[in-house]
Amino acid sequence: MLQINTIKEKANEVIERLSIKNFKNVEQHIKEVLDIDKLRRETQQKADDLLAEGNKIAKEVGTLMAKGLKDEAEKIKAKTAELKQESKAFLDKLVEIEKQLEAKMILLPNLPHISVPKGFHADDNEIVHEEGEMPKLGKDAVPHWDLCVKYDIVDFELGNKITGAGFPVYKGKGARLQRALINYFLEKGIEAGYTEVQVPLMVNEDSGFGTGNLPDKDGQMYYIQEDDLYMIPTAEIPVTNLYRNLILQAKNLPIKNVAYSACFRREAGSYGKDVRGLNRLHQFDKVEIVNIAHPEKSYEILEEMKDYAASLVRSLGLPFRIVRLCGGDMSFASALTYDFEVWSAAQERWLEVSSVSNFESFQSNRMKCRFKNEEGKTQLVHTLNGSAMALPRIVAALLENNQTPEGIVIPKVLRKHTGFDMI
RNA sequence: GGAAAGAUGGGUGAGUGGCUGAAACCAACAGUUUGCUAAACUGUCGUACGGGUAACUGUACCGGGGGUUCGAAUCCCCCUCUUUCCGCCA
Repeated sequence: MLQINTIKEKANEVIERLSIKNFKNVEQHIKEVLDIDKLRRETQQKADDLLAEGNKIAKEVGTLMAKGLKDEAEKIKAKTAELKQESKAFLDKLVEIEKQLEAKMILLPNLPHISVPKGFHADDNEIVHEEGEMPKLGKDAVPHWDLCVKYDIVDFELGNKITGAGFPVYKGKGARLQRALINYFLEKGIEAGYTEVQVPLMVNEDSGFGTGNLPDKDGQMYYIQEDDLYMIPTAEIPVTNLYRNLILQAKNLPIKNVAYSACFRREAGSYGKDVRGLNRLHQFDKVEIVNIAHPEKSYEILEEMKDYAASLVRSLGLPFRIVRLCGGDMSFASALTYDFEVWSAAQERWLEVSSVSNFESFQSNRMKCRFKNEEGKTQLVHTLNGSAMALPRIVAALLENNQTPEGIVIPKVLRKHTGFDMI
């Protein structure tokens, strides 16, 4: 959520930035926000004044009673009834106004960073880096879903039987490859200074709200009605919310966490080649990195995270590119997002395997995650996170790119984790 | 699932109707002193939203919501959570 003071102080800049995200009727929306806020302040002032008077009288009554002047006390008591009614009216109005303001504020997405390009679709994203050689596959090369069947490592049919489409069963070397990747990514994260955490796979509504997934992405998360819990679509939610409602010390920043988790996504509305094989699943594994950062350091840290993610893909020998998302392709909460895409040689397409974002104070404002700055003032932290990495598409690309007539070659760095070098 | 007890500031914990936004201690921060460190001493030390250039000041907040009262951390009602015991169980 944006801060009302930002809007108040820099309305024009806010309008300009929001239009990069293609937010509709920006000017009207901001004007309404400012109007409601003005009304809010006036109403609070009136309510406070009335309450102050009431408090004063209550004190006087107390003093008179203590002195035994009961009649005097009764006399001024009478005055309070009216006061009470009046202040109650303003208080009710204030609650109503605050609700209105909140409702308006919640609709505003985060302001995109100055470097975010205009645009509407993935085509408008800016390629900032491209690296690695695209492998030339032989004539017999096939997409990963065929390889999964050929080597019996991922069984989509079986998952279908047990649960449904999008819930594959990994078998034998397929299962071991998954576990190897998770271990590899976690270990790399720890080497890079991240502290590993294991977090719940279900979260409550407050957590979903804190990171901006609710109410924006309601309907994309699996929801357990009986207990009012959501299955996490990413470890970002539980990990970031670890720091909800906290005032941290500047010297403890940045806080760096890495977490492995299964992720659950309903993916309502997806179809076609996008969902074939491992391309898009309802349940998948991911290692996530989260940074809680000093506002002045957050963009420096974003670059570090980007470089770190790049080092992971590079170490696996996958050709990849990094794109800076355009305004229209960015998430609601993000200020700047880099997507990582690996080249899937048999499908001949780029697959998104990681997304690294700076949310600035958008999430921390919702979560009320603050820190004491150098002047001793409380200030919102910046939050960042990134996948490092999401497994299925990495697996898809590895299988496709590394296929040979003799089998699928496991990247060197993974071999000590898999215990085999060939599928 | 059944029963009981509880929820107070960063922590421990006092507070059962006005003198309490909240004792005390610990932690933290600033300073004084002392070769350094430590110790001792002094001071500061919750959050949010208003008003004010500022000093300062108003209001609200003692798990959440509602109520009683001139006045609520304190009394009443509802909810949530925690702990302990019993039951069940990886």
